[in-house]
Amino acid sequence: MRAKDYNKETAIREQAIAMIVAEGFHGLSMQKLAKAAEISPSTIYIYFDSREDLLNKLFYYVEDIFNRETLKGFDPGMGFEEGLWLQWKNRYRYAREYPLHFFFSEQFRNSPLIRHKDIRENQFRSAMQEFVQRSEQRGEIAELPPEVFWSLAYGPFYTLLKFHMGQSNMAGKSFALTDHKLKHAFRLVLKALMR
Amino acid sequence: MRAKDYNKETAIREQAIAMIVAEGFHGLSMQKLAKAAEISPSTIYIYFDSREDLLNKLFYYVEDIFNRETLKGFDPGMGFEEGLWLQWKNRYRYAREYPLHFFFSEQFRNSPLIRHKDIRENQFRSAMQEFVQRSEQRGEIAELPPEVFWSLAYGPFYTLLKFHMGQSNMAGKSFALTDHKLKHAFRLVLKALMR
DNA sequence: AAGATAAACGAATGTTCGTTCTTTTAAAAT
DNA sequence: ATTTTAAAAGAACGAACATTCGTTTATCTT
Repeated sequence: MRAKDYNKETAIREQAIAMIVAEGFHGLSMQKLAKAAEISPSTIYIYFDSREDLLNKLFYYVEDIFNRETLKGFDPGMGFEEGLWLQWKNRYRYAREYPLHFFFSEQFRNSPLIRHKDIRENQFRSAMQEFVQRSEQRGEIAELPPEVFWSLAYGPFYTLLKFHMGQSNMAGKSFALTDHKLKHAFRLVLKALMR
Repeated sequence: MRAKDYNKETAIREQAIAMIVAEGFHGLSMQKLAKAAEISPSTIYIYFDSREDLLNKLFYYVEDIFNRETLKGFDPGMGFEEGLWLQWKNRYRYAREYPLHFFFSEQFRNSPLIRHKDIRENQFRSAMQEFVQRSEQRGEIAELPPEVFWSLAYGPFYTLLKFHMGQSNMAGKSFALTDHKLKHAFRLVLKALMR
């Protein structure tokens, strides 16, 4: 029998992500996707059950890479300053290594549809929670309502990152996000959070 | 001659916004919109040139209300703490008074398409810029690269707001954003920004 | 080399899309 | 009261949509 060509599956995935980033995910048409991946429309359905299945799998695929990249070198037992800075650096590196993935995720973050339901990122979430909890117990940071903590710890980071990645821009100017600026913002966040 | 029924125009607008918030803006179909507004599809084209024209006008419409609401009681000459807090309060009130508008805007903020080009919010922008500039000159806050300032001043606010509005949620729990929590976050932001 | 099997194809399905055409209707102007 | 005008309607357009069907093709097993 003829074997599956898994290069085709990745080709489909990559092209789909690129297409969604370029035209919005409403602009993902199966027929255009087939054309971009240089295959027949029906071939897509060998690898994915449906358009919806494809979208879901894209989502999980992107999320898995994000989780893996973000946890690199991370240990929930780290000191707060070191740990949070590593998170910033990891997420920054991720956004630069996988810019299409980053835009893809941002597009869905405020979108009504796709799976705002399940939380299968248990390992990831619990690592993050443990890290914060331990930092609190050590007395490095004040005990805050979790959403207040998160807004402070990552809100500025993502706002800054989105400026940089040029999805938003202020008055037409695009901003180069230097490591220096990132560190600058980080120090201010620390100033807000640390006892 | 027969007069235009401008109730119809607003009906179209309201239904369109509701539809976009509910199903994503790819889900705005002219025929479904017509059905929802209880008019004929062709009637929409009396008030709007095309689907794209409708989307653009929706965008400007929402933006105008946002600008107006956000500038209420605001004066660029205000002290930094008072002025920024007023901005937070105004934006919070806006999001609660016009939740559909808020979701609508959030949906477009990370979307590739619509008008990431023009800046017609000149009056609004310049008021904000002047406010920050004066605060710096008065020595209330450190001079920061503008995007670093903005990430700190509003990043936490919007992150918090989105938690509250339930577009995102952490581990299935939804968070009630009390005035107390808002103020709490604000104090931390101040701690980061003020000299 | 022959047969089996599933990958891959391209055409075709029925549906929905945005938009336009033609006709009817209501209200303002005479 | 009649004429005029544009609003409003609803059917109809071709194009694009997600998906499926029947056939062909490539590769593995024997």
